[in-house]
Amino acid sequence: MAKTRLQDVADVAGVSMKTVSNVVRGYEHVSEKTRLRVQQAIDDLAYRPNASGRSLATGRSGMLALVFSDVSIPYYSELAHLISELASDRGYRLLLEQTSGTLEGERAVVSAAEGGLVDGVIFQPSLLSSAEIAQHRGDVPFVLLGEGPAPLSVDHVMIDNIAAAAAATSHLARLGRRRIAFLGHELGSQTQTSKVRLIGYQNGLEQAGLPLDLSLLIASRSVNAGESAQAVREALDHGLEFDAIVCRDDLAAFGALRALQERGLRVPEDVAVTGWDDVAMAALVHPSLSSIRPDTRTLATWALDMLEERIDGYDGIGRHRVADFELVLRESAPAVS
Amino acid sequence: MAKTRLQDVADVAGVSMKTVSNVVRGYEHVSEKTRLRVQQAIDDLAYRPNASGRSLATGRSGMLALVFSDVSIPYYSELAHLISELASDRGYRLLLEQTSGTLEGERAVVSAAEGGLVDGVIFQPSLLSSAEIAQHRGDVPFVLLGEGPAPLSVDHVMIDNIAAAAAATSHLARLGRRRIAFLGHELGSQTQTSKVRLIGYQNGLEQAGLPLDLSLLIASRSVNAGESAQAVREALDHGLEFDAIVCRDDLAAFGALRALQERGLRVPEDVAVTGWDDVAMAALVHPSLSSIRPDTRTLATWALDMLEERIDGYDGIGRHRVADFELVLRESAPAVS
DNA sequence: CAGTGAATTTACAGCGCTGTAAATTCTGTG
DNA sequence: CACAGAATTTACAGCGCTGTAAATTCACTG
Repeated sequence: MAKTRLQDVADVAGVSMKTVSNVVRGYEHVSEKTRLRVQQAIDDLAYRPNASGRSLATGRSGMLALVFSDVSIPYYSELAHLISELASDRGYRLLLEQTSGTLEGERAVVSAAEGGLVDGVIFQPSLLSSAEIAQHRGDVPFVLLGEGPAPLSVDHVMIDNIAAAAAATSHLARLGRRRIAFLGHELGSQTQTSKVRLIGYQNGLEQAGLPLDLSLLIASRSVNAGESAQAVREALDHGLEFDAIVCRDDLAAFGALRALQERGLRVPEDVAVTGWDDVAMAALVHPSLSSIRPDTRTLATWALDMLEERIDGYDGIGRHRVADFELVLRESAPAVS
Repeated sequence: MAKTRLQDVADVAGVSMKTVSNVVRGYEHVSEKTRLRVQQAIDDLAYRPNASGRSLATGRSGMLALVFSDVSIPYYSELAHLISELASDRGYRLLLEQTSGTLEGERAVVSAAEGGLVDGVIFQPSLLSSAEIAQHRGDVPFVLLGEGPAPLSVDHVMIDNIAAAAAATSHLARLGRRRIAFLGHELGSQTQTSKVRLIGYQNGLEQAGLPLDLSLLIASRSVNAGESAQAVREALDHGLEFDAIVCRDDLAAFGALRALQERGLRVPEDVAVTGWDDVAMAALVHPSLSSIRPDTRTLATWALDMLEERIDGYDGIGRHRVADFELVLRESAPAVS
């Protein structure tokens, strides 16, 4: 049995193809009588509209691409969950694209080999430079997420990373910590994320009147929990002394907690720790993790708003919006008593 | 500037549309000379093939849907990561669909409103019954993942949940534990997942010659870490005594670890714990979590194999394949010494 | 019941691409 | 250099749908 098409339904219902199309899409100016008859035919034939045909005719696919390095990273998976839901509310489906955090992967996305597949792209770059992103042939509506470089021509949403890192750092200072380490940036060249968070950390130290001690910057061979844990172990074994750690992200913080516990250090008594992203696990580990919570719902909503505006034809300069964050205090770096 | 189409390239290169199409798709019988000329034109015009046009003509979209309740659940996000990569290797993109773990959500997927969008579906149902899945109009190739009901007409891959739960349970028994609890199944009606794992737990007790004590079944108001932690707290506060817990999944186990630590119980000395799924965090928490590790790579590979076979026309009965699992031993329930 | 404007329905022409089968060009041979 | 057979290229139709504009029907009014 061949697939039923619009024409088949039209034949059965005794109307034109276009009328069936109108019924399917809920066009309002269809008489009740014909609507019923057509609907009957649709049900009888179990008609399912063909997505490709529709998008070819309308020029829209109803799909958005969400691009980042790796969904298995908790922050991204939680972001994907949220954006998928919000997009779904607006009638869009979500195509997932992973770049593996490689330059080639990100380039591939930006130079989008196929057109017409998605109506828009939400992209959180890890490595790509502002310049390269700007070169992006402006065919597909595009929104950037995150702290990375922000070319003028492209819409961009973020939180104030510098302020957030400073907030975490000065909170630790207010807890009386004097040797506050930073954990989890790359060993070699820094991602934009690490850069801005390090700047904020430095600002926080300044505000608290603490000196910047470069030996307190604990880099990690790669940005993940395992390597971060290893980096902390090595730092401790080399005799580095600190009483607090500002972590680049929650994964680094989980690694830090693990390493500290292995070495018999108590959190927060001996070392206080803050994370970043406030992923679900942050509240579940023991001790629970204080963390910077970006207002992801607002970020996602703005991103979708901007994308829809571009899809609807807006073609002006890039908009940049900054969402709120909050330092959520839990056991690993509690409120000042 | 209107988007460049195949015809535009053809005009510039002075060949037919079909030849351009052949070049774009790497068809082998194209002379080197024309290929070069066409490629030049493609580059000059920055031509990008239109996905909708192509899929309309070929009847294939090059996309697969991956469907489960919620990407933000670590097991699913890790699965999505893996499947996305494997699918990408085979030239497919991945469409993410979340059902929120609701019956309506799952029904919506099975009765797929739109045709032609994806070439196949990988579906991990949480609630849907075998009967309902079987009713699925067999238009789109379909593979089921997980321990759920498995209608004969549909392909299905899984691990042996009963054996795995039994393995975890008897490992705890071998550690000398005598009051082994089960944590994390639903309070009311059980999902298939909980059912089979409970059966395996029971088998494991039997093998070890331990009695089944219903009071050791610690249900959770909802299947997540927070509620699981709460359930364990309440159980402890009501004086329930146990020296080991088999958890329905890693999230429940994280909840359990948290609750036990809050109440001052040592893991594994006082209570040994096993999880299920071996998500990345299992190795990072303190103490690290022993967990059932399903061979997800094999699961995913088989699922894609079967899907591709169906896409290529196979129309026989459903195949059912069972992949391996492994009980990974870590601190929370170490190897027998 | 003709006449009017509004509501409903229709015919038609593509959207951009590829499969088919036929046309053309090329290659090597005698 | 003619010719068969292979290699390359092309014309054409149509995948399933919707936008447009025109055609038809409807509901009232006078």
